[in-house]
Amino acid sequence: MPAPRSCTPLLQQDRLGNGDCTNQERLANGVCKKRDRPANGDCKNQDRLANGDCKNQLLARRQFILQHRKSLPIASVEKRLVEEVRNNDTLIIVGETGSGKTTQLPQFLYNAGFCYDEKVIGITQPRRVAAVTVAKRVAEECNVKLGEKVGYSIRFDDMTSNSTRIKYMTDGLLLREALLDPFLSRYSIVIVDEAHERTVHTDVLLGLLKKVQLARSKQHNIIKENANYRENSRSLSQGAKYTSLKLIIMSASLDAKCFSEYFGGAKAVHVQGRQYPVDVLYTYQPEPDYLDATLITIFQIHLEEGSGDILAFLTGQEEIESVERLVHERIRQLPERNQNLLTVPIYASLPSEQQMNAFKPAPSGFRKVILATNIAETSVTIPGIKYVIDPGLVKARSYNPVTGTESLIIIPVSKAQALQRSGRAGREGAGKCFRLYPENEFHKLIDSTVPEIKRCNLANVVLQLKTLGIDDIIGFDFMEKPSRMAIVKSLEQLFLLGALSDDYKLSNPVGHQMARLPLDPMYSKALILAVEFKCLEEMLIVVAMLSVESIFYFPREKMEEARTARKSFSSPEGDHITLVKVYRTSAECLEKSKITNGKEKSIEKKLNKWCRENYINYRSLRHARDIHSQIEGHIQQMGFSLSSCGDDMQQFRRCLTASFFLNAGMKQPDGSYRALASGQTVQVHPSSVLFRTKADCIIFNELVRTNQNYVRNVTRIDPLWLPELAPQYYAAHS
DNA sequence: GAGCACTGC
Repeated sequence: MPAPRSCTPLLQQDRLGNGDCTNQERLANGVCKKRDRPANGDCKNQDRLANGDCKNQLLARRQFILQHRKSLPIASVEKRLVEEVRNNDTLIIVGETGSGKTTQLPQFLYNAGFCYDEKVIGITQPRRVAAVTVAKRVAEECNVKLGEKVGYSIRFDDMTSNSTRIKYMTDGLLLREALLDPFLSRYSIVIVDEAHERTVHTDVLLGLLKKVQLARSKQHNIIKENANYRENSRSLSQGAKYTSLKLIIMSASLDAKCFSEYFGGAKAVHVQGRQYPVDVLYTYQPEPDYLDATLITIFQIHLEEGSGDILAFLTGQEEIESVERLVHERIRQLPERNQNLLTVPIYASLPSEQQMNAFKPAPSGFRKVILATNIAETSVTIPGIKYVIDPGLVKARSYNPVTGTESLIIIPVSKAQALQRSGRAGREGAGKCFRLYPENEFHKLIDSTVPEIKRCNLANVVLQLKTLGIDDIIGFDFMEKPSRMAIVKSLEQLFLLGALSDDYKLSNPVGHQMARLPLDPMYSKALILAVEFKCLEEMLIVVAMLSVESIFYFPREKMEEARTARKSFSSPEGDHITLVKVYRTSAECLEKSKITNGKEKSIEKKLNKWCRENYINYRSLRHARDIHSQIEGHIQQMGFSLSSCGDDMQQFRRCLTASFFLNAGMKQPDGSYRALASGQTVQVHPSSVLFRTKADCIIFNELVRTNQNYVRNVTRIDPLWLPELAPQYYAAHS
């Protein structure tokens, strides 16, 4: 794949093949070197070793790390890269997989003196796990304790200190920091990594960084003009609060040009990667049934190709389960010597213990076929993959701003995604990728996935920008502008929630309070209202529980047991109060085990056991508890007192009505509901406790379109409460 | 009587 036109290739002469090499390219590129593996010199469990042995091991480990660092493709261009950063305020770095850019560049810049005046180099990642693992790795390479010179900061987990100079974090967290420090004054450099993924956070961050950079360089110039030029630059910058901000955008290859254009023609450089070649094969004809084609390909590989595990990309849990069944059926029909094939499913909602199965090596003599969603595209890297099967489809979220409906639809992948998938076969050696569509179809795919900002609800984005003093949202310099309709709808929603005043500026205090809370704006508003309704304790539990993936877990084979377990929590009033009951019962269970055994690990184990017994998703509940305690902290800082409505659940339901009035529904004669805001016909989702009870009037939290429109998290209310508690909306409508 | 890819504060 050629480097984009605006790219300066660094070291192209010895570039290895990348993830999408054809045979010819592979020959031209020569033989790949085997990757160095760091030795596992862990001393912790080796107390019995003499002290000297341990020291030797540590020394060996350090030696190994040093060698590994030197061998990375990026190592040989350190000087040039540092020079480019000195000479350019904004630099785009196109780095292929395995170049070492994420771990090495911050160290190069630190050593080159970019952390003057206690300034920090910030590196953002789209995912929490990446921020943590990379920070750990770099701390080890620097031979420092994590949290000192090198640290990370993600939600619920801050491993930084005053001495931290290289800070890895999620992009969303840096956005939150910007709300408190709009000039990002602690940072001398911000590196936005994996920018090609174009998450909402990345896109908003890029727009913001562009603005901050301009503002800081203006400030810097004013200070420079007023200062005495004979002084050295160090004392100059000491006097200045804002020195200029260096910006580095790191991306995978395809779209360097659009970043460069957005940043006024910023320079882009290319760093080679280290990937083994992957042969890409296509089908001759389009496949009418991609599941069947996947199945055939799995067995074709298993029976005809050499050893190595298979990774097949499917769109969801249901597909994975059905392909798994079919594979098992066909294995049984094979001669016994060929039955050495093992299936392993992996998708996000699978409990972590089961997810781990994908990482275990197959028993000797067996081949593993991993059936995965796009969790295996970027979020997890499974070792041992030699063959990739890519039907070329993905389940993607789409959002209709007019109706406020979210839906998940199966669409073709983008070229970038297809490359990412095939690259998974070339991590440890040469591999093969079977694309289950003809080659000409590949060329018809869009270059890169539509950025998330163009297909999601923007209420939160708008609220954050308003907080940063950016009032003209429609005129804001987005890298890719969301539709005008989407922006207008979110402005309207925020106005109705009282976050914006009549002139569409952030209102005081409600708008500012809402912006401080890391929640969906509607949930923030619910908390603020709960203060008046004196049910803050209950509402805090509800918003924490609503903010996570589904709390209840329904395994197909134990449907009945799961249903009985849930019945013990369910409230006739609806799902919200049911969630409160679950939370409170789990908290009681925790309290009890705290009294009997104070050790944190055994308390967590107890909670885990309680969750299994009650068919509750432990991960989700854990997450909800984290959110609960974080928001509780914010609420206390804001001076709200934690009131409870006790047994007066009517008060609580009135508060739900006042908060979620935009999501109200009226029963129709046929038992379906009419969503009042959009006029759509919706059904209560079968997972709701109100599925059978047909209340006259309901409020809900989610409207999802699958086969039909479903509303989830539903509570029964009195229709008269709507005009009473939300006159700004229902007085005009009734 | 349904089913929901993946992230993030």
